[in-house]
Amino acid sequence: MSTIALDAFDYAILGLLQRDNQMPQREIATQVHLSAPAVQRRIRRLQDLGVISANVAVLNPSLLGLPLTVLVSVQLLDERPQASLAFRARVQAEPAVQQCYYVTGESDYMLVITAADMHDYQALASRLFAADHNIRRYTSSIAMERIKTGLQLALPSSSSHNETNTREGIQP
Amino acid sequence: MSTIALDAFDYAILGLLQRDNQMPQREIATQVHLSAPAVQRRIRRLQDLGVISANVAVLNPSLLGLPLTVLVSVQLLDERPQASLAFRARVQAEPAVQQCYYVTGESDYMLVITAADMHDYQALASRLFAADHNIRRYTSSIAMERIKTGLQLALPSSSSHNETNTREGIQP
DNA sequence: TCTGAAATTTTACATCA
DNA sequence: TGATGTAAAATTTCAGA
Repeated sequence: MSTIALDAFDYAILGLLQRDNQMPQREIATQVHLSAPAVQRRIRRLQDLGVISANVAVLNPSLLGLPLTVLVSVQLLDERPQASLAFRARVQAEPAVQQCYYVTGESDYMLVITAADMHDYQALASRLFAADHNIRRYTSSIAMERIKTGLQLALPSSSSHNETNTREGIQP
Repeated sequence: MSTIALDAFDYAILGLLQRDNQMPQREIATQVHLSAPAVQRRIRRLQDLGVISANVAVLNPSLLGLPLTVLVSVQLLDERPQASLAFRARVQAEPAVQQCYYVTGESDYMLVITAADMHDYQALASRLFAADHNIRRYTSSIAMERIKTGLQLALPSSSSHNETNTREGIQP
């Protein structure tokens, strides 16, 4: 429950790493006005704290034969958490499901799915939704354009936004 | 327009890199049964082709004081592409907007937004939506739980799924 | 594919606040 | 005590043959 204290150096480093985590520490060091070992120690700490949760290569879906992005909203019959455990497990196990949120409002789940084509998606949808007796209905929207994709977060003192923002990191 | 040909080695390498792109090439080499220089050549090629579009650190929103994820569906008045250029520009410029898709169906845009709290989100929403005269309505859903997040793609011969899938990469 | 050179990451240690 | 910077050691990446 201890509050994580991050300073401007940490935010600056995070801002660079979430754009390109292969930038040499030496270059990061010069950009944030610190020495390379200091940068190294901070990065390790941020990883240990879980602030940096992963280091990954971002792949281009179209070039990998997965040009179709589908957004699906799902409504359940029985909204009690226990009733949708099976559904969640299936979602977790299915690599085509990139993202899944449990949301308030009219629908219960929102999913982002990647597929090769409509035939592929239909097979996936029937496997994922149609077979589930606890699913009242699901609505598929085809993404005609990906205006913005990524997981980049808005950090306090990077990229000239949020100048007056002094919020603190908090507990898990 | 030339078709990109990727073989099982490429997929195996991509499968590893999209989990952890800091794994040494030497270790990748042993895992995919190739020599380290061969792995290096392939990674460079995949980057040049754009199959690997970025190498990034994934940050934990909650630990950075952004525990709120909001999914927003937006409906426009004038659906002609030209009419929403200003909206798109604002979305691109706003770091709180993580993702934005132009979709078919009832709503026109779907956004994934990260915020510190409801107050923050309301300020953002009024700046992003309320001020826009071309927006008919927007519906916000709070993500109570992030079941699955990430951009990991399902690759042909990795992680024991899609055994019978032999699709090919295609043009940009 | 293998070997050596260049670069980077990592450690050790002295210094400052 | 905790964090930083300098310098040296260990890996890793990269370019030859």
